[in-house]
Formats: sequence, C-alpha cells, structure tokens
Amino acid sequence: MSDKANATLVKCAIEDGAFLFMEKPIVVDELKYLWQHVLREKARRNQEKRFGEGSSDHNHNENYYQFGRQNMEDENTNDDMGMNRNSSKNKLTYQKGRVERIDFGSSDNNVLNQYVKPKTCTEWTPELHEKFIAAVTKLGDGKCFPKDILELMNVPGLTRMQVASHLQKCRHGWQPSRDRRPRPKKGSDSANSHPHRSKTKMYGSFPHLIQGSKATIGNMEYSTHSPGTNNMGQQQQQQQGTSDNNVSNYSITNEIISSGNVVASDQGLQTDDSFDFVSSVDALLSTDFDLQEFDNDHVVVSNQVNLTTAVNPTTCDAINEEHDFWSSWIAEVSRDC
DNA sequence: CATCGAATAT
DNA sequence: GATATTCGAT
Repeated sequence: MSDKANATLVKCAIEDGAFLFMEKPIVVDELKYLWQHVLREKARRNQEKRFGEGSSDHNHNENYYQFGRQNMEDENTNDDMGMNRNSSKNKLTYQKGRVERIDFGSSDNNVLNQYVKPKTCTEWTPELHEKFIAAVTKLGDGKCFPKDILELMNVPGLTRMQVASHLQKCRHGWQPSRDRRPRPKKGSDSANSHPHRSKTKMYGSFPHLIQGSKATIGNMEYSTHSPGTNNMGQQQQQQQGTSDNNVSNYSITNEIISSGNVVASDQGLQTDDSFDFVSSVDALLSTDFDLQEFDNDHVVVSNQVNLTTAVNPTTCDAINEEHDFWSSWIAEVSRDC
C-alpha cells in the first residue's frame, strides 16, 4: 500500500512480488474484494500441483510464488490467517481520522460518496474556518478549547483532534510570541470556569495573527482583521490525483494487464457493488477480467466476468475454505468500521 | 479519566 | 505547509 499510486510505483511493486497494489487510504469497499485474490492464488496452486509446476513461465513468477507461500501456508497453520495478531491494532490500518470526510454543504452526495475515495486530510475550507472563527470568537480568549469549539461548530464528522490541530496551527502562525505565557511545571488553579486549568499554562488562548505573518486557510490568506470576507468558495475540492504523474506508460499498463495481477482503479474495483459472496466465488474462477478502459494510472475492470475455468472437486474445497474464512473476516472488519 | 497542547510524524 | 498523531501534563 502507498498513498502514491502512479504506474511506475505500481509496476515496481508488482515486479517485486506484490499481488495487488492498493492506494491509501484503504476503504472497506476495496477490501471486500481482497479475498478473491487469495482464492485465485489458491486455485492456481491447486492447478499447479495437478499439472506439474515446471510447465511454463515459472521463472517469471518466482517472487509471486514466494509471496503466496509466505502469506498463505504460514497462516493456514494459524488457522486464523493472522487476524488474531494485534487484532485491535491491525484492523486494516484503517484510521479514523484518515477516512473521515466532512461535507457540511450539499446533501445529495451520499450516493456519490460511496464511490469517491475519502480524502486523507480534513480540508479547512474558508467555510469551515469561518465556523471555527465564529466559535472561537464566541468563546473568547482563555476559553478556546477544542472540545467547546467543536461543539459550537457543530460540524458532523469533525473530531476534537482535528479542531485541536487546527487551533494549534492558528496559534502558532498567528499568536504573537509575547502573549505566550510560560508553561511551568505545576500550579494551583483557582479561577475560571475550567477548574482544572492552571493559570500559568496558557490554556484556551485565542488564536491571534502575528503582524506581517501569513496564514492560509484553504487558499485564502487571512489577516488580523475580518477573517470573514472571503468568497472563494470551494472550487478546487479534488482535482489532484488525476494528473501529477509524468510517466507515459502505455507499455507499463499493458504489462500490468498481461500479467493479470492488478486490477485497481481510483474508485476501487467496480465489478460488483452488491458484494455477493456466492457470485463472487464464481467470479473468482475466472482469471479473465475484462479490461474496459484505462488511463495512465489506472486499470478498470468491466462488470462482466467470464467463467472460463472448469470447476473441479479440489478447487471447490479450496474455494469453500477460503470463502468461509473471508466471510467471517470481512464480517468482522465491517463491524468495526 | 477526559482532554489539552507542544512536539513530532505523516 | 497543512493536517494528524503522540504523549506527558493537567
């Protein structure tokens, strides 16, 4: 996984033995399809056993075999495929803050949101920042605490940590250093509505702008006065990601296609939105994904999957095993996310 | 025990 | 540079 997903990187990963390259942050919808790759590998190996492995392009796939061995046989003996290991920590490296999306604007985008990869970071748009400023203003100097700000802002999905982070940024860039009260070790507190705050520690201070310093929110510059007069709106929401790579890679793309390993796109695998396990197992039997279109960065698979491989008893067993495992695994994952 | 916020990581 | 996360402090 990487937060960069240009074709060159993907190619390197694949050549190094990766089975599938995923762009971070991972979303559950992409994860749902992972089991198919495991199953396919299993099926492939079953076939290999029966027909002998020295047959064709064994060399070319050396790394690929190793990958399979480590990640499947090992964990089969564990019988939990490693899911119990640091289960809480492991949970997909699916970090809360990273997948959150904040839309306090238009409402009709729920459907669309299912397909759009969440942004990695909260973007403090001018609109968001205005709410922040409003809250901070209302609270006043000495009472600007993330929790209170968060409440006043009343933005669904926004977290206290994010507010705290933003507050910190504003204080750093904006606060005159002279106003910084020292931060001594201990101190008995007595005043204020916040009983546990030391007087000396500079809690809840109002974000101030240093004279001459620049602070940007979204792409607006803010000065000490009237932070509200900006109308840029949110224009540049999500552009980047489509361009930004300098590699011309039709050949690379073709390699990926012909190697048959990678099917990934900006929007996740789009073969089956309903995620039906039974039909997905069938789908697994085919390694002939139909490639419909691609750009420099992505390969998109089509909706139709051809069932070209015959089913045999051995394969069926393998399929059922994997099916059961991934069913529960994904169920668990879904629950926690 | 919640949460603050400077320091640090990403 | 902006945002997220950590971690000792309160």
